[in-house]
Amino acid sequence: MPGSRVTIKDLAKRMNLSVSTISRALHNHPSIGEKTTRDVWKLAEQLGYFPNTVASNLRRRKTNMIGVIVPRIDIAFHSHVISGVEEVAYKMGYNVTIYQSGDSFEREVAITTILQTNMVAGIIACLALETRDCSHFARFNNLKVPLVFYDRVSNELEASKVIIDDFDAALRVTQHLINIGCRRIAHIAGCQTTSIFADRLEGYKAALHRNDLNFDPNLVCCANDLSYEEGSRCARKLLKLASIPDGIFCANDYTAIGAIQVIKKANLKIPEDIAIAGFSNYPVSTIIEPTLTTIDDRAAEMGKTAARMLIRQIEERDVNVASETIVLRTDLIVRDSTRREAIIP
Amino acid sequence: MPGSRVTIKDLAKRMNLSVSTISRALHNHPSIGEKTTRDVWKLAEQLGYFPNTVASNLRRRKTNMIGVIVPRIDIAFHSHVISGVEEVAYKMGYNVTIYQSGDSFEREVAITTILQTNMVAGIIACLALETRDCSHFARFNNLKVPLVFYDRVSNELEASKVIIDDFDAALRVTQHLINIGCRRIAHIAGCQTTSIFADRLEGYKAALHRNDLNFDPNLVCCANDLSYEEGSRCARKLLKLASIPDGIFCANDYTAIGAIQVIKKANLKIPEDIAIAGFSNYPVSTIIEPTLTTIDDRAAEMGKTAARMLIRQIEERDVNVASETIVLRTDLIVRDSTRREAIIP
DNA sequence: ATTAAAAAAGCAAACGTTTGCGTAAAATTT
DNA sequence: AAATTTTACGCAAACGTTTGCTTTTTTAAT
Repeated sequence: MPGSRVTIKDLAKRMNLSVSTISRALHNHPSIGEKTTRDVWKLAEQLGYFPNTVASNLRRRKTNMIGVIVPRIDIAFHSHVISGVEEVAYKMGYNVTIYQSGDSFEREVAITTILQTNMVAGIIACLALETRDCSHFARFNNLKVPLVFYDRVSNELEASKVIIDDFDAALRVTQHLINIGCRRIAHIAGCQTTSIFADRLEGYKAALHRNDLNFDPNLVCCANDLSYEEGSRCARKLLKLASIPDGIFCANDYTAIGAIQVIKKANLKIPEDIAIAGFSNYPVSTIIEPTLTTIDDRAAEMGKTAARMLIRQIEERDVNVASETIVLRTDLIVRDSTRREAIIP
Repeated sequence: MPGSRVTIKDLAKRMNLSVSTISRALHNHPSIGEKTTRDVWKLAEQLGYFPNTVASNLRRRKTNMIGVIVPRIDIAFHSHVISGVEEVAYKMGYNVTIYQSGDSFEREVAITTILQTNMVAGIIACLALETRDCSHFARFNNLKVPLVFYDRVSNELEASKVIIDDFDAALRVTQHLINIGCRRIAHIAGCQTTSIFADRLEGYKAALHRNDLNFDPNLVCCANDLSYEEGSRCARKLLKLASIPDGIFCANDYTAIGAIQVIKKANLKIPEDIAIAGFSNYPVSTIIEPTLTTIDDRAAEMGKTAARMLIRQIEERDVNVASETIVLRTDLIVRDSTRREAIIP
């Protein structure tokens, strides 16, 4: 911090006042005379005084820094979450510092250490895919620094969470496929050790069951990294089945797009032969042809909610609420990839 | 910063050593005995000591914080830049704090103030679209905090920059359109008060001139916000001309995609009737049909380069170099939207 | 055995704020 | 006019490190 040239002491000297008076004046403390306060502000302005937040943080024993841990920043979902976090943090006078775990457990642990030494006021995190054990987050419980997880959360840890109801969303999207007449519905699933993807599979199963449709394990294909390529691979596999599906629910939009491209190349019509639905409402879902039916995961909203929860906990006088879970409403967005003449509207 | 329970003082008391010895031991200072150093580390480990970075920052009068100002985080280009910045910053022991200007001048100014009070070690910024006057950045020159701009840079300010050669890239992409046989090439341009977009227009003009093609102002359409919608609007306008273009160079991929959709709806073939090229190599450019020829703007590389430059300047012993400009190589990526039987390869 | 040099550790003052407590002066009440 | 309250400000100790300088102890050289 090269800078902070003029300090509170300089102001004090110039005005023949004590540093405490200056400090209080700059905070508009009532015990300082109105005229004095005005004069202090004026001089501060003149001399180009800027408070030293670092010193203030040290003395107050708290920072205004919110630490955010994301798997990767350049994934659309996370960048939208961060954007939401930053927006409300800024308005509430907090700063945001960001770390990428790269889905590595080791790095996630290292980051928590950095956050601790940096004395962040609170933490917002999405667990790395590799993470099984969350004990490195436990320290923040003792340290009384609030923690809120989003999207990929830990169940073994007492902490606040903001998530979407993946089960319900998957159920609704599958039900939608059924409503438009699909009877052999496949699922391109995500990594099943991650709860959100397991929930999506369960929601899919529940919808089938509710409609007296068989669950056929051959129709579920696991896409490890949820990429276009994995989507294509799974689609190719599904098309090789003796009896191919007439609808596919994909665990995210990328795999859905991979599937769409394979299906189109196979000269099958979407949605007539096979209807496709994705998950997340990535920008490309409006670009792909046909445009993609999907679930809006409301990423920015998730970020805002997480930030609001966290800040409330940081500033909480009333320490009653230990943790809180918010489930965000999701929206099914119907587009051309499932727009058939509906059997049931 | 609720936390930092055990301090250096506690260690000192326990070991009957002075705090200075502890501090030095923890930094492996040579003037502390090997055994002592080992013991101090061991005890620190045992008691769960964590350094208080805030206190350290105050005393050392510098932080390890890099402030990043972006227009918006949820724009793919910027999230990739940030990702690059974070990656090298993390490796070099720096933290990254992020602010969104929302392309608002007022907010950009407010953010610079926050960065100053937070004593950041250096700043990486992409100017807000609204910004004309950069004097709010000038203070960092006096304060000796290094500043590097990326993408949208200021020419009126002595500061380091990392940019791509927009003129050259535009020239090459236009030349490519000419090479495949286009003779009436339109340009969907960005806001001309921003230098990168002005440069792209100039590059386009230069390519025409170099090939003895007329520059026709009617073939240039300005898309204010570079959105799909603006791209569509411009395309519609171009298709209403008495003699429509046979190629369009768009100032970014979004407008290109908007244009593609309008052109396809008009039952014109891409690239046969009209060839299209975009700019930035957004992920969707591989998804859209036809896949889009574009310029790879190497966003992550830009972030990494900016971070490396900044950190070098922060740690610079040799203060000779006041500012530096790095121009990144760009790549023309040819895809189906310009894949004709080439006249000139 | 004395002196010189090197090694190991301590003292105390910073860094720039914030804040509990104390006190003088001014205003108010008896 | 004395006693009391209120108002406005000062003192000084924190917050947890780092660091220039000094002091003590050990080792090496004479």
